[in-house]
Amino acid sequence: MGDQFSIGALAKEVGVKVVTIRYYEQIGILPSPERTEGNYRSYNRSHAERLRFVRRCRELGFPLEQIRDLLRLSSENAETCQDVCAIADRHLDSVESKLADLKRLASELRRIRVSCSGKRPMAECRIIQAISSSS
Amino acid sequence: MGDQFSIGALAKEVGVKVVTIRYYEQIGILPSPERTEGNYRSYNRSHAERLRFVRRCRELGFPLEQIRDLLRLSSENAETCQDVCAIADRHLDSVESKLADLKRLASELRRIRVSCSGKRPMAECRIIQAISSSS
DNA sequence: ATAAAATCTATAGTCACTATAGGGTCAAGG
DNA sequence: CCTTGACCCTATAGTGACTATAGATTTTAT
Repeated sequence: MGDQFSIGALAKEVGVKVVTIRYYEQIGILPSPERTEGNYRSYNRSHAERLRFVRRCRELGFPLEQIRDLLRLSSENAETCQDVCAIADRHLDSVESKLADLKRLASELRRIRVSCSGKRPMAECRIIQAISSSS
Repeated sequence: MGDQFSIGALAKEVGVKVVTIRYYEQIGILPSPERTEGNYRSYNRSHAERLRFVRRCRELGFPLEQIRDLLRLSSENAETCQDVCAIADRHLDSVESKLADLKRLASELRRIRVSCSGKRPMAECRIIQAISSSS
């Protein structure tokens, strides 16, 4: 692999699917790369870096809109990084809130699940009863 | 409210939005109710019960496909409720797995977040650095 | 009688992809 | 030179569970 590579090579190197890379280009997360004579996309190391950043953000659960902002901010050389931290705060809040919801949900589901053996006749199934009667 | 009521009344009573009720009817989760002379949907208590069951399942995070199965099973009077329990098991597994993922994610985000004060120049932002350098 | 609220249908948008169809390009082997 | 297969291209539709919008009709309240 030289200093220009195909979409497949980029995908493999960064660990993002080919279709996803095209999708990111379409919605403006990644810039349109140059094309070869045969109209193939041709990428370089800076594309790979940017895509790696995006992939990492996605692994951290950032929505693409926030990733767009992070990309912009990180290239702007501002005096402080408070805007970046604000985005991280916002995302962390949303994750903590989802986590709390999911914990409640899991514990309620566990409670309901253990209440039934699976060997009752349907009319006595504790799971169905729990769903039917609560709140 | 007598023994027949409008979609708005049903929505209010059960706590599900009007548009959602129509959507559930469209995809076959709820049966098509009778219509009034003016073509308005007319519901009764059995519709309300079924909808409450669906709402409760949704609160518990069951996907609509599984809710479809739960509705069918619960009306079939089978000898055992093992199929119901199997669905609950499957859903609980998926919730536990999401919960584990989200816990990992939250702790990584917290770690990254506290590493930066928000007062550094952008080039030194620990958050950007963390995203850029890891894995 | 009229105005406001509720209802109707149909269609498009959300998020972040994934899948499909129907092609074009390129490197290797026979 | 030809073909096979891997790779690439575009455009469009589908996913889940709704939400939003537009435009028409019906009912309810004043």
